[in-house]
Amino acid sequence: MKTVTVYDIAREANVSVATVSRVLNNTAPVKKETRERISALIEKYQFQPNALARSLIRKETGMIGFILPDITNPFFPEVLAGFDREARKMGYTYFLCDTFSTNEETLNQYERESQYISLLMEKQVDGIVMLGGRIDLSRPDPQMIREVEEAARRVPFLLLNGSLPQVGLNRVATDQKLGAVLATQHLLELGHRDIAAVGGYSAMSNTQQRLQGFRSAMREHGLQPRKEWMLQDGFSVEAGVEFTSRLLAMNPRPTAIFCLNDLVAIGALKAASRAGVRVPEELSIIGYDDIQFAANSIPELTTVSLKAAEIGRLAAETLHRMIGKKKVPKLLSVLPELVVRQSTAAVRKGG
Amino acid sequence: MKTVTVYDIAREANVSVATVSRVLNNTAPVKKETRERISALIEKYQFQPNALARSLIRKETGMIGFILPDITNPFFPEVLAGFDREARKMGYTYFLCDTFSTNEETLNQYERESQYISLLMEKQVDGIVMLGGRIDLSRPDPQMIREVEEAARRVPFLLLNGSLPQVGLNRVATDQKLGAVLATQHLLELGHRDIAAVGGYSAMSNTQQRLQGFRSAMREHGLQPRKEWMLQDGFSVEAGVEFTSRLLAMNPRPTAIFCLNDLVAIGALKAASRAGVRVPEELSIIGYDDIQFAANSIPELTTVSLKAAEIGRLAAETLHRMIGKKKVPKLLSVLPELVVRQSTAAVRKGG
DNA sequence: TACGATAATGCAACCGATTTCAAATTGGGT
DNA sequence: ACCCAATTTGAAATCGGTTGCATTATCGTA
Repeated sequence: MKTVTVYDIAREANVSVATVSRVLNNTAPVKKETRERISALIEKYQFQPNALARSLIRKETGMIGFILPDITNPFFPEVLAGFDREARKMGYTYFLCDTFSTNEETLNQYERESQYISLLMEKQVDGIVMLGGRIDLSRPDPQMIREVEEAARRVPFLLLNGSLPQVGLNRVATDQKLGAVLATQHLLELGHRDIAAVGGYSAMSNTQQRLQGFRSAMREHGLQPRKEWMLQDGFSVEAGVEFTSRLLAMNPRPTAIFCLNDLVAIGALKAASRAGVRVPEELSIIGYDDIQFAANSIPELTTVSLKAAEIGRLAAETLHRMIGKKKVPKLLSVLPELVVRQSTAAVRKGG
Repeated sequence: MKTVTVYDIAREANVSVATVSRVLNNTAPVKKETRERISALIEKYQFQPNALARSLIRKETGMIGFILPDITNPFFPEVLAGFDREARKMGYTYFLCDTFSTNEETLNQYERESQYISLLMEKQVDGIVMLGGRIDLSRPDPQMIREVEEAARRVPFLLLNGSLPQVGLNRVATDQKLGAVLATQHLLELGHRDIAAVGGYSAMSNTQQRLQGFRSAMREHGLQPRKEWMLQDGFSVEAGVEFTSRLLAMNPRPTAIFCLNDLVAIGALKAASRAGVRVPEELSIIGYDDIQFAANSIPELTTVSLKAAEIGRLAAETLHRMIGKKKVPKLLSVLPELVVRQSTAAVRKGG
């Protein structure tokens, strides 16, 4: 079960390995007769050139590293899928690097990021894309910063939906603020004035931007957000349940809730259902992200699409250009989109 | 910006590359003083050995190929996460190969599988794991079969939750029939007699096994499933809506529905909600798979957990053993588990 | 028939590591 | 001071391809 090499093919075809290589890559003319003889042998032995050897001398591997925080978070597979379709089309293969870390583990997420970046460099990837959105990307680990800097100096490095001001990285990101503006305006146009904003982590840049958008849209309508209706630090379904329960127990209570992501919105739906509050009749709920499930909740969730797949697609396209040493803008902005479904409705007059 | 190699280190340390390699891999004793001199240089230049060159001669890459049908299907990321945690622990990196294919594309899923397998072999992966569960894995493409056979001959190849009787592959799979028995028994114990079974694709082996489990559990209770309540060929939310709407329009209608996967069950929830039928008071609904969202639907979905993460974990562990040429059982069975939540309840007497 | 141009091919270096085998160094014991 | 064994080290082959340069074969034309 010896693996066959170019030498084996060359010997049996009575040519030099150089010629075999030429028909393999179509890199120089080869006499028709010779070419056919070699092709036949390649077919006969199902010969496949060893990508390691090839990459070693070519100094390009066609491999990319894709780093993300947690594949079971439903938003990320959408981005990944968009990336996958495009990257595949361009002939890249990618390593998936999930940096998810439980408390029991030795390494935290930053250390794992550093470790993966280092590993990817060793593997000689042609480029790296890192998907942000973790809790405290805003005050990251210095060791990780150094690793990113070093990597970015050596290979194309692209940051998705995150920011790392310490390093001048190329980025692709949705306009978070605009998304929040869209969501808030939708609620305002439905006549809501008493709007809560829940979810997110105050330390996260995306949360800050979304909140900024919320405030700015409110202000444009001459409204001042109420402090007690701004409940932060939580991005999970459970957090959504908790925040919303608290909100519903208040007096006065909001007529609409802007949830900073869909998971929180789903929690809100749940809490409303438990409290016997009908959505959207008595309470409008809007999410953010447009994860797949938003279309399947009951009622179906009105939300803001971050265009996850588009981010991924654009990432692949951009990284490819960077690898090809073409010029790309430092920041590519993707426009979010309002998706109106069933969980929002006009405010009841005299509620 | 020249990349530094063992030669550079060797020259500056006044030793041969052999010695550098020795301290790199700790593969032979090196005099303390020399070792320190070399280590210092490695540190100074942030030297990282080129994995391509190393793998080329070692004939092992630490790379694995992971093939799956569609990363946006919520079941798969769970499996992948389980695999990831374990594989990472053992020092493997993996290529993610998503074979999802739209009708507009040139290649169908089989062709893409073949293509990926071939690519992975070229990249010299140490092993391949393929996650089944596609529509017609039961009557696959001959070209794909050949490719799998060829690959399995050359590297460890593991099939997850699928079957390919044509090739004698090692497999890890949940006991699908048992899961269906568990679900059906749960319904029976709640007093239900009029049970429908909807969803799945008749041509898929997992559907056949689940249906088999359903029938067998019914028979054990002396019950005969009704043909008109067995609605197949659909695994999506939409299909679930459709099937359930039809069911609810029938007379008599079932008091409980066994959905062959969670997406269909969510569709069922939706249809019931639309029809004004309360779940679980008037209708019990049980799903299958236990995707993450099952815990977040309203009402929360009772379902059967396939132990997705466990399958993944076991896959990594098993593949590792295969790579190490250790003996592993041809089939590793994972036991499913009933997860009782809110969408099922005792049948109403005199309904 | 001879010549220069062009098409085909081969030789050998190279990519960046690991590893075998032999040589050089070191050290202990007498 | 000398010898043998144990410890360190280096030279060179190797993994499996690609590619620049030189050489040979082929062909149209003068």
